[in-house]
Amino acid sequence: MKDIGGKLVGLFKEGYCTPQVGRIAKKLQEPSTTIHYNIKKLEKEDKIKAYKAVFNYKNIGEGHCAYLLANIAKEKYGEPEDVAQEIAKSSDVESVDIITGDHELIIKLRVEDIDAYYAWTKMAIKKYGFSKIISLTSLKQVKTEFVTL
Amino acid sequence: MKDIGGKLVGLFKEGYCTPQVGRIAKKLQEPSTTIHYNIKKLEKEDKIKAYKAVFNYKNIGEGHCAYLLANIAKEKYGEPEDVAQEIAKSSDVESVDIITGDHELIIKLRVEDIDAYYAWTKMAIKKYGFSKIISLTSLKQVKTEFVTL
DNA sequence: ATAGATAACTGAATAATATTCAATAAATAA
DNA sequence: TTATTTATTGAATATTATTCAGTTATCTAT
Repeated sequence: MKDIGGKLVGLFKEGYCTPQVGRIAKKLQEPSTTIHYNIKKLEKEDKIKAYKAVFNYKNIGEGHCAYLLANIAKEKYGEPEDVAQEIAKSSDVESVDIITGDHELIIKLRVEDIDAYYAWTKMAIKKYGFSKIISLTSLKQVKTEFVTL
Repeated sequence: MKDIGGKLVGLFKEGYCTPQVGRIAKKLQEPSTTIHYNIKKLEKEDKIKAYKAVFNYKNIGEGHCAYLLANIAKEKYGEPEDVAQEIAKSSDVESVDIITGDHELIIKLRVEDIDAYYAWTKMAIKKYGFSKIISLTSLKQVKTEFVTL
């Protein structure tokens, strides 16, 4: 048993995909060389960051999704931006933003279940000094990463 | 002038990409036929929804990102789920979730600037009957769609 | 308005890559 | 154990992306 599927999920979260030049050419009714040229241009202009997969998160065992609004105890744990960078490293974290309003950070989290979620927040409070946490648990994900589920 | 770039952005938001079997095979040190088999398996099991691009949103003219917490006047506009489906159709909307807490919906929005953002919310209030809106504007996007920016 | 320069487009040839197939091995069920 | 399904793999094939060179269009400065 090699668990190649699991490894693939990890790789596909951030990349390891590539555009389908031919299919796009057909769709847009343009020569594939023209499409190719324009894709390379987008990449050169730094408009495209990565090509990746979007998952049916329930089916890969990451069915529990929640948004977390939090503040950080600066004195102890450093600037929000640095903490955000640290949080971003976790593969359970889909997104991290520094925001306006009562809270400093909004984190979108994907974990297996509510237990894993509780464990994550407990860890985060300890590790990053979160306070004033508000949890918005997703009851239904209608659209994600521009893909309608 | 054909604006192929713009069309590509539209297509890449939701798909028109494909896995790089060979590169993955090299990375995981497995035969590319084995990788191919396992990818097809993930697709058959409905674990993968799409292959798509992630953008440097500033560089494609969608630099303004915000999270919107909102409620809907049910009597007039129908159930949250139906409204959410409707909202999801907009290409400015990265995600829509029905959530727990004081608000029914959280919407992640990507538009050009604060003016476009204002226009969107104004439209949404009118069209969907939003109330109790809270706007969380992203000051810095550290990670998006599992990709660190 | 026009010449010169740069950027965008394209077809034909080539290179790279994915996919199929058939055979084997491993895991699971009876 | 034995039968059955699932997973792995190499060799052959099919598909697809990429390069290149020529053309056309767009932009810039006079």
